[in-house]
Amino acid sequence: MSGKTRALTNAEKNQSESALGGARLHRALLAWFDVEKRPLPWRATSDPYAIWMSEVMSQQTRVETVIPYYEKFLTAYPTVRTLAEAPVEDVLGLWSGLGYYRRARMLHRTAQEVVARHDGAFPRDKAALESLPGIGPYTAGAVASIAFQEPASVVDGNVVRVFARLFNDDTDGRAPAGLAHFRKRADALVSADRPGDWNQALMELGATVCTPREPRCLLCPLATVCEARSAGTARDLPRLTKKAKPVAAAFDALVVAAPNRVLLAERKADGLFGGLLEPPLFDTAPTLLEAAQQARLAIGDSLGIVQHTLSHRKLSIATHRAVHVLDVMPPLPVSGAYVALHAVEWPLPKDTRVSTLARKILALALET
DNA sequence: AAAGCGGGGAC
DNA sequence: GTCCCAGCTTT
Repeated sequence: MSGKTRALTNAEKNQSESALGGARLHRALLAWFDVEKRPLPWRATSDPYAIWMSEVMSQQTRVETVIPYYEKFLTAYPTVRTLAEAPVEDVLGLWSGLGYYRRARMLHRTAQEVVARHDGAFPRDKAALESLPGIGPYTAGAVASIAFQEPASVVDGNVVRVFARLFNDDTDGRAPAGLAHFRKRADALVSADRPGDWNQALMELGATVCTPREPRCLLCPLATVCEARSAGTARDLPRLTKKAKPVAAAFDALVVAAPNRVLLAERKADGLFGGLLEPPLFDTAPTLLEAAQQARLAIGDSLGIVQHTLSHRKLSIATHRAVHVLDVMPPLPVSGAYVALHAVEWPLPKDTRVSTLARKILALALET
């Protein structure tokens, strides 16, 4: 209540200051960025395709995690055309382990659209970029500003945190309305001269100095003008509504093995782990037993429970093993979540399209 | 507005 | 264990 009133007051005050304070802010932050920026691989290119690739991979994912995937993809698919022409199965395989697999499917679709509808050249403005699959307000602003020097703003988790502290603004940074509020702040402050560097500098500051738990204010180029620092509220900002806790769910996995192969089920293209391969999961033990009986598979006791937590589910997978020649596919009745069964080489070929969860299940069943 | 959608690093 | 990360899409 009182917090909201205070936030609005700050917002109004800062808008009146921004015309005067903007230039100083830009000088201080950009000078810091010029010296302190990390040498990330996508900072050595101006290719919109490469910039876009790095931004999609970076959605909800730490920069250090992204780097090896970025290198792999640029080597395998150096141009948007090579990506567009690749089988989506291969794209999912290179993406294996990075998570949020819908991003890979949309990456592929967008590459095909850019080739088919834009003759292989990315749209140069934020609005047109935002109409492509998997490109929302953040990614469109990032590509437009970094690759095309459009004075478009970006708001990610870092920018919310930096602005919330800089302006001592306790607007909820996770609610849609709060995000819109911070986008207005970002629009008002984006640099006309160096929009791409300005956006990256805000994010770099959030990632390396203005960190969530213990901000390193002594190293901050904006400490002298930071309102949360003078108010002593930096550690309590930004205000973020709690996320729902992952819900527990249990399944039984069946690993059917031959000497050099393993049976994997292909999930339908959309939804959880869409398009990936995995040992078939059954929603209850009786379902597993009945399926095994129909396929004339003798299954042993559970080898153990694989625990795997996603953003919205806390999974417990009781893992079982059976042996079959796999020269002919056993008639295993699986759930509607699967569209096909495959006998896959074991150990798995490099870049097989499986989740980290599937790798955990296979490791328990076949490497112990 | 809320939920679905991965995995891992930092504390 | 908790938090959250260079978010987007669907309901």
